[in-house]
Amino acid sequence: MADPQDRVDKMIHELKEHGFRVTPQRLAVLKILAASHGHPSVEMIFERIKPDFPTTSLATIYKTVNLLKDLREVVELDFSGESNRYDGNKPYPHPHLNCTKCKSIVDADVDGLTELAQHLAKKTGYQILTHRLDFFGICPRCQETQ
Amino acid sequence: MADPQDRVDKMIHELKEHGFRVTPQRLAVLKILAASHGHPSVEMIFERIKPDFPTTSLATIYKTVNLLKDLREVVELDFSGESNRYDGNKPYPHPHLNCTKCKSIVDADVDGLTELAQHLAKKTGYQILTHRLDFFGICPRCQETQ
DNA sequence: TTCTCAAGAAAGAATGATTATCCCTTCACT
DNA sequence: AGTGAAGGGATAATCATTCTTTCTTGAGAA
Repeated sequence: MADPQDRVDKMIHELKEHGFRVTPQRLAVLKILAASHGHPSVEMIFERIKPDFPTTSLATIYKTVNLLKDLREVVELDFSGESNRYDGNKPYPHPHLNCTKCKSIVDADVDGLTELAQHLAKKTGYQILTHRLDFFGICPRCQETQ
Repeated sequence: MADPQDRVDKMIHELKEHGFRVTPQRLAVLKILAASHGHPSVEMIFERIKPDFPTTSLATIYKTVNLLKDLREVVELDFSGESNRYDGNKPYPHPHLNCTKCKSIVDADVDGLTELAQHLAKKTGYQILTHRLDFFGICPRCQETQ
């Protein structure tokens, strides 16, 4: 896990670099994303911001998250039928373990993916820009509690 | 690529096995899924069925596809923001190459994924049920035509 | 310090894929 | 032929996300 403070600083830098303001709402959002406890959804970020900024609207969170995604400071994990989840701590593709019961998402430790992508690119002629590897199952905690 | 006719037969068998009827509409849908040219979306299946069954509704396609998914005869590739895509030819998890321009999806040739999943399961305590590996980029054809 | 204006935020409407509901039709079995 | 459950058609409902409009704010100019 990268140091959340470093990530916050990097994100602030990128925003300023591209002429975007660092508003209190944005700062609150990117702090949560930089720590990325459990890969939050927009809704989760919204809930955690409410106490500090009760007037912030969901649309603002969406816009901020998408802005950071465009700046490549946040990775989006999209799931149709459920809310998308976001990772601002490791803003590059990496594998995840998804619990289908409690909906938790944790990083999985697998390497060689980048090399594999390069190999595939060479073999198929595709210009590969990103990838995604997800495992779905039941986490140990959910197995205990049935 | 599995023989489409074999897949059709298998799907018909599974439907009957579980007490579901094989209606003309269902047969039309599963024939398309068994061949799975380009991993069609529900909308694409709908368009291809229209000429033969002009009165079929989208809802029927959705219901049939989900029924086959529940029977594990079809794999769903879901994309938030876009339509889900389906593969009834290889109804087990396998990697895909996705072109972000023309939205085509082709099978990628990568193996060792199942073993990797088993290894991860042992290491993390997760009960891994399925997985998904996608590469996103530009296909050779789209690179040519800019 | 005030003024000005573009960027940002808030609120709610709009979008679009998917699912649910309702009702009619069809088929398997008497 | 009669009956009851499963399937199909049409449309409404849902829900995450995006768009639109209007209001607010803040940085730099005067």
